[in-house]
Amino acid sequence: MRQSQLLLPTLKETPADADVISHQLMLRAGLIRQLASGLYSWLPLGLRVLRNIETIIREELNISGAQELLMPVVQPAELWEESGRWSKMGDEMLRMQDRHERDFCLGPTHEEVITDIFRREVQSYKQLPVNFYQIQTKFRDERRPRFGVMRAREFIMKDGYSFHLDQTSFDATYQEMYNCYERILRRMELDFRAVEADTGNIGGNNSHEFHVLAASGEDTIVYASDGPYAANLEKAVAAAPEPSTTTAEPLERVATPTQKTIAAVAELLDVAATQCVKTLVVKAQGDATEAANNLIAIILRGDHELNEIKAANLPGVAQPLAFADEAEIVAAFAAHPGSLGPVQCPIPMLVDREAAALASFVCGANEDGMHFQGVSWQRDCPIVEEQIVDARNVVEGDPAPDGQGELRFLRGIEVGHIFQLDRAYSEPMGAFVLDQDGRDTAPIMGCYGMGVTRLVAAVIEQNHDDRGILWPEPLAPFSLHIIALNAQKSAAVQETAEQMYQTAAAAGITVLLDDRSERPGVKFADADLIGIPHRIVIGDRGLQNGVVEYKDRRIGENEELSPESALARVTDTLTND
RNA sequence: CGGGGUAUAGCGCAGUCUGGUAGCGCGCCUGCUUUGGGAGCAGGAUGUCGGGAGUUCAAAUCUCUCUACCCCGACCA
Repeated sequence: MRQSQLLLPTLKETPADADVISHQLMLRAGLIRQLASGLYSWLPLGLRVLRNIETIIREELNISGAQELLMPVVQPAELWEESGRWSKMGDEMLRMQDRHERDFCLGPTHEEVITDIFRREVQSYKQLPVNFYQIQTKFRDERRPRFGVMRAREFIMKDGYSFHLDQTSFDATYQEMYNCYERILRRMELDFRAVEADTGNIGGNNSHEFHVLAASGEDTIVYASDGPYAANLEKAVAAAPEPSTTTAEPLERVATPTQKTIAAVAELLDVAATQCVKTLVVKAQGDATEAANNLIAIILRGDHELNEIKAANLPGVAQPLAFADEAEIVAAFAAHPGSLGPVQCPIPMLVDREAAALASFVCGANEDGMHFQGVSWQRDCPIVEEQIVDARNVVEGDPAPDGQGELRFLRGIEVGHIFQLDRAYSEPMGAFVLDQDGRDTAPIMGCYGMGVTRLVAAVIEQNHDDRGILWPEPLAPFSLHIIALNAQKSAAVQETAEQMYQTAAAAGITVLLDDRSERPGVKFADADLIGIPHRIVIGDRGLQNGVVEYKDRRIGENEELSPESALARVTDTLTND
């Protein structure tokens, strides 16, 4: 490709709208342009990267035995009503009507459609297992799109779905997909972690997320310093605490007239936050009209924070999690938030195990402006085993659940998620096959997602310097950038550049020839920005000595070589990968 | 959806408080010079000042309203 012919609008200045580095560089390097909030056009250079990623994904999935198909973006409401999700999905699903006033949506995902295909076309257990995938545009009407293509409303995703007669078969495919995802991300030269993840409201035991490590990542991932344990913060657990060995102090009622936060109370009483407990009030499942009965108190140690995913899964707690409002709290406690506690608690209580392990602690007295000190669970507010739960976010330094080291945190960009769907779609949608005994049976399903457009941003987050992008070779829009300096003034430069361009292209190297009549500085700056891994600079000065310059974008050192050996250098590097 | 912010040329911004002929830098076009890290000189083009309504002799500027976009919180690849 000749650069003079390529739509490659690079920007010298950083667009004001872009905050994260990948977004800035994607705009500046002319990869994407925004059409509206969360909607992006892919310009030629960006599309080439996208296609490279898709190719890697396809190759690895095909090796793993998955087969590609393609489903429509627009989907009929009827299918979603069968699975029950037409009403459940909420505003994230963009709905519309056709000219006959029939309801449709833009597909945010494709479980319904694939299950429909399956039930029509697969009848026998002998045809199982099967594993389908597509690479296709999804639309999710995000509350708040952000970070460029990292969280867009329209995006390209690889979504895959497998069908199995039994758990053993599912487990094998799940492991195969896990391995496949690792191969894909490794080929992209990404630094990533696979972590245990929350399964959402679908259930099932198996769920892993694949995170590309980056400071700008939206997720906190937790890993053990000396063992294999790794999980999303939503899911991460620490080892259970040892019961405290200190003895209870006498119960004491203290005035805390203005102290409403843990920090303030701890300071007043000169105790650590770890010696306090806090009481959060959430709504319980069931009838909202029974005002006195529809709340649950969750007790945490003062320095811990509630894990809302864990909390929502606690017995009796409303899903999704909802905090009680102040009026409800006052009605139940006759006290305001800031003075609540487990002693004489008027509503059912769940206690985080770290809080439950305290022998003596500070808590609100359920009376405005008053706290208790020296509280003992056993003596002052007895709880039973069933009330002790895990409801908190782990913190750095907690012991790993398997005892192998302590927990540490990293930031990650979720680029993949694999999980078990069980029979959540096959059963309600009547996707049965006949088993060995001639009976209808609903297959177990697996679901495997990978964010293709998001991967482009994730790759840039991990591969850039202050001048621009540093594409990993397998993803680079071109492998080789030939820069002809002042070619308009030198027939020798022009000829050599043209010749090397033809030779490289004939050798199967994707090559971009900067044949623009720009000044050298402009060409170098653009070249650094778009980050093509191998660069050959052809200038009159060098040619007089029979040399051109080879430069690896990452290493940055110039090497003077003959045109032939410069090309050989590139070819060698590319074929050795 | 709640909270905050922004909207002026392709991009980055000033001008708005205190109403009075719409500006700067980069980019773009022409010419000359220059040519190894985002050139210099000269000339030039480009604006419904986000939309609508209002106040006023006069509105980018004041008022009301709508819209779009961005940032911070709860969901997800």
